[in-house]
Amino acid sequence: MQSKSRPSGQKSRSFIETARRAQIIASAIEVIAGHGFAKASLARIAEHAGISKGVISYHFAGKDKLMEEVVTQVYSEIVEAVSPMMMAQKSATALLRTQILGVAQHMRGHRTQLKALGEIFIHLRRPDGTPRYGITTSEELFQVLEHIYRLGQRNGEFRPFDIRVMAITHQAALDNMFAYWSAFPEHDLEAHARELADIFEHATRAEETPS
Amino acid sequence: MQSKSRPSGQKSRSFIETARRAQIIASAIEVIAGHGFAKASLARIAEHAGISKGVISYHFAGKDKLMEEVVTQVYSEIVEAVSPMMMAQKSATALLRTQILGVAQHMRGHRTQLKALGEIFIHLRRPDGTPRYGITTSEELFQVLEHIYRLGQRNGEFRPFDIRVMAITHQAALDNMFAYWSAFPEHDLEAHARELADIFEHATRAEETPS
DNA sequence: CTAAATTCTGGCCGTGCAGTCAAAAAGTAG
DNA sequence: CTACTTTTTGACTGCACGGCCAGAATTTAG
Repeated sequence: MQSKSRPSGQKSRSFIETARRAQIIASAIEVIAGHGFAKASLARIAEHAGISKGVISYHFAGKDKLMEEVVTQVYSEIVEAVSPMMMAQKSATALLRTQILGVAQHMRGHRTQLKALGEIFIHLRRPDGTPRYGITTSEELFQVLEHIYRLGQRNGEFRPFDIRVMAITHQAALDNMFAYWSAFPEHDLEAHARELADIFEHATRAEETPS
Repeated sequence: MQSKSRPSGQKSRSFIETARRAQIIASAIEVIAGHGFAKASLARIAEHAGISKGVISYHFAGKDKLMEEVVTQVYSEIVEAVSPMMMAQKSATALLRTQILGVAQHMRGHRTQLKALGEIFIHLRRPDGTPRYGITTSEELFQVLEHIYRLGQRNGEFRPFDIRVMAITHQAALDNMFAYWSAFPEHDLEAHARELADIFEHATRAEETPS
């Protein structure tokens, strides 16, 4: 026999439930972005949404599940935005630049979401202490980067280097852009992204073959 | 009238107090590295040190002060270890490589300290939510990197690029090495560092001037 | 030795947290 | 209106935390 509360995970959701869930996720994003992950308690999120705390428990199995859905939503928005731009590129060099600039461009219109994403990336851990949602463990993004670098080396566009270290470094640079760009209030995100694209272009490109 | 407990900050410290403080700092490092920053409560640190919780309050003005001293100690150990190697270098290119390899070499013998440092860097915030000890406010290390890059550009060894973005990226790569290299057990730290040095050498070096 | 200063103990307090629940309210259908 | 389901409320539980402190233990000074 099922517990009375909490709609099951599989059944189709009523309109009102879908709306509530979206509202709660939106509030979570705003609270995390505004007050930091540590201060984003269920009570605060509920207050920001103008509902009582129990409602969150009613609609989400727990705080972790809520955060998971926040990440999933924001992350899929990024992929959705950047993937089409990348499809159009032919060379690995262009792919590399498009990936970095695409992420930055999407961020520009979604500061709040991405601030929250960075907060969650940095703070949420598994019980064993390893990062839970950080991109270093997100195979999806890692595979995209590996693909770019592998392609570049196959084409001879890129010099030989350790693909894993390069991809990790690339991810770290993006993470850093996520996590800390708001700490430089005078800093221009797109300029940062362009510089980053330059840095990785220089870091990867094949040596000049003299004649 | 002074509070009865807590030796003042300025007086010279007795042997026993110095020893206790060192013991507490060491325990804090081990607990943070082992369980993560979030789980490093005063109670856990005290238990690990085999003393009662009150002792920590007696010797340190508060948890933040304790963390501050942990950071100061570990950080100064790194600088102490790497600075002499850097002194011996003449070119910016050599400085760059020495900085990365020196940090990695020091890390090799101080895994616990550096895991703890990374944890604190990532998690400790000011009340307003901005990072407290991260690279964005740690001017010391940032200035070292800025110095290297500025020197390289002045010498014409390095191409023109945004020094701040390059330094941030450099720092992110090091942070990443701090934070995650243990997640790849098969991975050789020194090989990672050599690759990293290569990456930044390629990223920074001046374009070939064809005679 | 005694007296005073230093150091330590262990329990207590208030706070904030995630999650629970009985009951109230709102919505829906006949 | 009535009977039923879905949704919401807000008080409550139990827990972990940082900080506090009266008094005990220990060390030092005279």
